[in-house]
Formats: sequence, C-alpha cells, structure tokens
Amino acid sequence: MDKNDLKEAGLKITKPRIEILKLLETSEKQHFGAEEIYQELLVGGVKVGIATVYRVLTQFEAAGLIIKHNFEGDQCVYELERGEHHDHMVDLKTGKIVEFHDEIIEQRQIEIAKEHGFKLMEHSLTLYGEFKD
Amino acid sequence: MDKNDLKEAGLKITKPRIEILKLLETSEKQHFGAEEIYQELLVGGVKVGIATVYRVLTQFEAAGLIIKHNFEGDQCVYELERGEHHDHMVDLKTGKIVEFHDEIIEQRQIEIAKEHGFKLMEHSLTLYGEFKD
DNA sequence: CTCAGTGCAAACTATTTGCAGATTT
DNA sequence: AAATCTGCAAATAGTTTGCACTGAG
Repeated sequence: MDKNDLKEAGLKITKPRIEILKLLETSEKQHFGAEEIYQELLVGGVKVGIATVYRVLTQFEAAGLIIKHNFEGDQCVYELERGEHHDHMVDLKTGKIVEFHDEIIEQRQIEIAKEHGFKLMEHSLTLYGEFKD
Repeated sequence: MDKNDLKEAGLKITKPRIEILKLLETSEKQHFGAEEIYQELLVGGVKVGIATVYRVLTQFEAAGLIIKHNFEGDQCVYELERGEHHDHMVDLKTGKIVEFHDEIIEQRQIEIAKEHGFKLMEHSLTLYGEFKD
C-alpha cells in the first residue's frame, strides 16, 4: 500500500510522491529515467517540477523504495525495489531492458569477494548487446 | 610502442596524445578520471587544456586503446586496454579499484545471453564494498 | 602547404540547490 | 501553527563544441 511506504520512510504524503510511486508501481515498464517520469506525469495531467521529481527519487532511493542504476549513457534509471535482486540485459539499439537472476553468478561473486578480503556490499552486472527479436 | 598505436589509429603524434598514453602506460595506477589525467599532466609540466584531454580520451576509446568505465558516482574512469578482459571491485570508502577475472562468471553470462536470444556484445560487472585491509 | 590538432571560452546536459510561497499533519 | 514540501530559476559538475591559431606530415 503506497501511503504506508511513504509514512514509514518519514515522508509526508504529497501528490508528487504518490503519483511517482503509483507510476512506478502500475506501469508495465519497470525502468524510468527522471525526465521520463516527469514527462509521464505531465502527460497524465499531474503538474510537478522536474526538481521535485529528482528530489523525490533521491528520497525514495534513500528510503530503499527504489533502486538507481547507472547504465551506459549519461542518465540514471530508476526502478521499484521489489526485494528480488536481479541484474540486467540492455539492448543497445532499442534501449529495452530485461532482468535476470543467476544463482551461480551470485555465489561466485561472494566467493571472489571472500578471496580478496573484500566486504561485498552491492554489485552491478549488466550485459549489453541486442535482442534477436 | 606508443607511437605506433597512435599511427594505427590514424591519429597524429602530438604531445598531448603521447603524454596521456605514457601516463596510462607507465603509472602504477590503472584507472584515471579525465580531470585526474589533466592534473597529472600539469603537475608533470605538460600544459594541455582539459578539453583536449577529453577529446583525446574519446579518440583513444574509439580506437580501442583504452576502456571507459561508468562506476558509481558522477565521473567516468579510463584505463588502458591490455587485451585481458576483467571486472572490478571498488572500495566505496577509499575509491581503491582492484581487477579480477572469473571464467565461471564469464561462461554463465554467455549461457544466459543465449537463453534469452540476446547477442552479447559487452558486459560490466562491478562489486562495491570495502577492503578489509 | 594542408589538414588535423589544440587551447580557450562558451555551450550543454543531467542534476542540485536557494528561496518564498504552498501543503501536510 | 509548525515543519515539511514544492515550483521556479539560478547554480553546479562533468563533458562537449565553435573557432581562430598552431603544429605535424
């Protein structure tokens, strides 16, 4: 339930926050850039400033509600945190993003970190290429 | 041999290019940001403009001489292309970067791409955490 | 001599911040 | 009413570009 997430994060329930969360939760699309979210809201008749979008996304990330990705290119992409960790395949031509998860890779990462005396906190694995659709 | 690399890339042999290539080849450090390279050159008495550094790095990347990384944070990092593919572990506190390579992970990536009908062109795997040194 | 390369400053893009007014609790 | 939040415009940071001049081949 949207509003609870906000409350738990210590954030007041405001229109921009509700709308952004709703967009992320209900859209078939899973990954959005800040500008993209801004445009979607405007098209949906919700008037917000781009600055607010950035601020809200930053707060959501801090609250653990969403995850921020730094794929190739210059802009960041956000997606709802659904609790299931996964990695990404990015189509360099179409921008299409598909998620995947592989236990073997996950385990190897943990082992590698251990071998190097490295305290693994997070990781990012992204495959770039093209879907043969 | 530096100058051959430049010639093969169709780039004229100029001071900025030679110096940047030399810095990347001879430093113990393997990863540099653009600004960092700029500073190193200035300190070394080589006067160049930051714009030239960016231009040269872009050309080097296009020529396959160097690789550009987009780790967390806002600036890109460059390293010499030594032909040996590897991934990275980044210390979130110190910024220290260590390279590693794991055949098991490499193979899994190829299999996963195949399963998804994805033509894998490149990939990026980075572990974030802290070294227990 | 010719064309690629360079430095400088201005332009850009994505993102952030200051501030006065608006909204939530 | 108090504190948080928002929109706007101005400010940043990293990177790119236009242009006249310099230097490599």
